[in-house]
Amino acid sequence: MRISELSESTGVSVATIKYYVREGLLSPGRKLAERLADYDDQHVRRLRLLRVLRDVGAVPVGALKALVEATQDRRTTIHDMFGEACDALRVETAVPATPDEHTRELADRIVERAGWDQVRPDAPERDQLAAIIRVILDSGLRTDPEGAATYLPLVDAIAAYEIDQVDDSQDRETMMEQMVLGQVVLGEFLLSLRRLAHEHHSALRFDGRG
Amino acid sequence: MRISELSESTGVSVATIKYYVREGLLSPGRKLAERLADYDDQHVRRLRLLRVLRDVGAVPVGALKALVEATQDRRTTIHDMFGEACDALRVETAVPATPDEHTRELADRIVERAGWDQVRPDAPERDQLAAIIRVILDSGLRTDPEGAATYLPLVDAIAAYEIDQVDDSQDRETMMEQMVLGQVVLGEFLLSLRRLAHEHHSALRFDGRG
DNA sequence: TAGTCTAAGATAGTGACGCTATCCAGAGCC
DNA sequence: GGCTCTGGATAGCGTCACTATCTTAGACTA
Repeated sequence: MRISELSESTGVSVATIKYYVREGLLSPGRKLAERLADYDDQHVRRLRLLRVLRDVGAVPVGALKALVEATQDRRTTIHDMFGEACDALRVETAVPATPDEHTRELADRIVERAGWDQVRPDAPERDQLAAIIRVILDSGLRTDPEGAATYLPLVDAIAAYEIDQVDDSQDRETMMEQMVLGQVVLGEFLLSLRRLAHEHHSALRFDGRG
Repeated sequence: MRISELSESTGVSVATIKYYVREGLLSPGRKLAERLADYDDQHVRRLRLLRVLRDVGAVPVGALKALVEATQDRRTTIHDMFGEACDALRVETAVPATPDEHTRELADRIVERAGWDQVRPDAPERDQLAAIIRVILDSGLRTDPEGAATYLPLVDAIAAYEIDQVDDSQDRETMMEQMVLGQVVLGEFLLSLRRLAHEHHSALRFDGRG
């Protein structure tokens, strides 16, 4: 398949495909001649995945690159690959990257209470959680992070369901794809449902009372 | 309070404050003289809120403006204000804004099944949900949107808890602030917890099995 | 009261990001 | 033989969220 066909069958412009190749998001086509290369179904598939992640999840190109690199490491387990993928997808918030002792301790306590004993002690996500807790404490929200125990079984059930959806009869690449898509697309799905639920509960509580 | 003091007590640069005033995110100070204005605690508070929304939620400046405008409309109920706020905060995904009949129907069915009968029939979030369902169907995820009934009670519980946290003994502005912060900051909190839970469940299922 | 400082307001510039457009030289097709 | 298309390189563009500079009037300081 030539680059123009790849472009047509994915809806991504030739210029953008070249850009993605340059950035290492997509491997160059198999070289047939000095000025001719061949692209295959893997390229179509990868390109479709990249577009979904960008269009739905607004994943930055740099994170996509890290994701691709994580996928290509054939030595690691699926779990380690997924761990790297999650690190890549973790949104960088502009809050202090090194949280204070107290909030970090709160974060660790939450993880412990949830029973997530498989989470690495040095997982960057723990600091991320601590940073968010810091903001919750500072910002006049009444929500008590410790009291957020309410969330834990619910979130646990959601995540367990999502991991359960992955089809382990497939190859590594497909499984990674499913996990990453799950992380991003189902994350948006979840947030969308939550906004709808907010509207419903907000109406029940506040409608007509000013 | 002068602009330099406002800057110091919020950590936002004078140039940025001026920019926010220009963009209508922040009201100009009370004019004392041709070249002198006075800023008060409301400005400090507003500015802190804006920074949290941007730093944690990456809310675009345009959305912040819509949010401010929603807050300032004194005629509407809290619920209507919140509805406008949610519309402003809804992330624009680059997926077809006008989904096909089928996915829209799926979306409506989900809302109905969840029992969210207070959601306006013309809520833009319904189309947003439909667009995400379209992507799920197209992208090789095994998750069946209809089968996502699993999610509904969980999401409902989360949203109900969050709306319940709002302190209705406060004034309109404070309540709006709590709802918007809840939407954004607790949304990040939720996603962070979910990522941790993913790591845990991914380890249980895949660790050591390649 | 002279001199310095700071304010508000206007306008222009910056840097990151994600493309997009142009150019080039060679190969393929008709 | 002329047109199209290719991969590769490089430069440009549009948006976003600031940031910096300039001007001038008023405020404070000695």
